[in-house]
Amino acid sequence: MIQVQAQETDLQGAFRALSDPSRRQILLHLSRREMTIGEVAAHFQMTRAAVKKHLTVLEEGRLISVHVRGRERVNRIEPAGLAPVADWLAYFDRFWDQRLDALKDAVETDPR
Amino acid sequence: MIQVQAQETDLQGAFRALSDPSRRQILLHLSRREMTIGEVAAHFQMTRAAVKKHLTVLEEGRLISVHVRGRERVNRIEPAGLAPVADWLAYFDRFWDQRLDALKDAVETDPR
DNA sequence: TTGACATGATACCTTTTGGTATTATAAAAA
DNA sequence: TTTTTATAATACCAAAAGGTATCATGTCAA
Repeated sequence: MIQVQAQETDLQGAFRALSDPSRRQILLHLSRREMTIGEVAAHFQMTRAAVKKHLTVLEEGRLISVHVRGRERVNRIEPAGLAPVADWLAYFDRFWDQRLDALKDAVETDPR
Repeated sequence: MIQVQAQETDLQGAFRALSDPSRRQILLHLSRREMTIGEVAAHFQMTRAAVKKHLTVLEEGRLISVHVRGRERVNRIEPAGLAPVADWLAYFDRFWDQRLDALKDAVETDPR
């Protein structure tokens, strides 16, 4: 039960983090290389403070990890954090398939 | 360019719709069978009006379609609407793999 | 040590969001 | 036709979200 709740939390945190375009953009940047807050902010027009807030949300969603290096904070993507989201989506694959199967059946048994 | 924008719109609409737990729950209900607003609302404590707002957001994200049947409105899941989200996630699969490959290499070339 | 610099922390503002309550419509049923 | 009933539409509210500005802090470098 505790695990279930933790999973739901991860799921919500991840979905929440992904719901903002700027945060998805940040993830794409970080997929190229890990970056400090300043480096990430250089790609946007908003202030460093705003970028930092987005990074916090991404960290809460476990989509990135933050590593202190001297006075810098290096942000690194954590692809594993996307797993709960991918898993949730996977549930609906069967409806995809189901619909495709129904279509296939309809074609094969078409009485024309 | 128009297509790109349309895709981005779809992506944002879908991610937006999925960011709320109630809306994800609604999708799960609708994956069992199509339902009217009232039927969906019966599964929740919030008012019909609130459920209807959620359904509107889901429709805007193209995750459901709505079909008028007399004075009822039947809500049907549209699994295809999840495709943009799945595609977006798929981009990160390579980083997943990359990291696994790096781990594999590290193990295989371990000088111990 | 001192100054520059990367970041943290707060406070504040505006817009969006998730929700309720209320009233209006339109279709189905009595 | 009258009355339910399923939904639409609107107004409203509190909280959250996304953003800025400002000031504090800790670290690097001269």
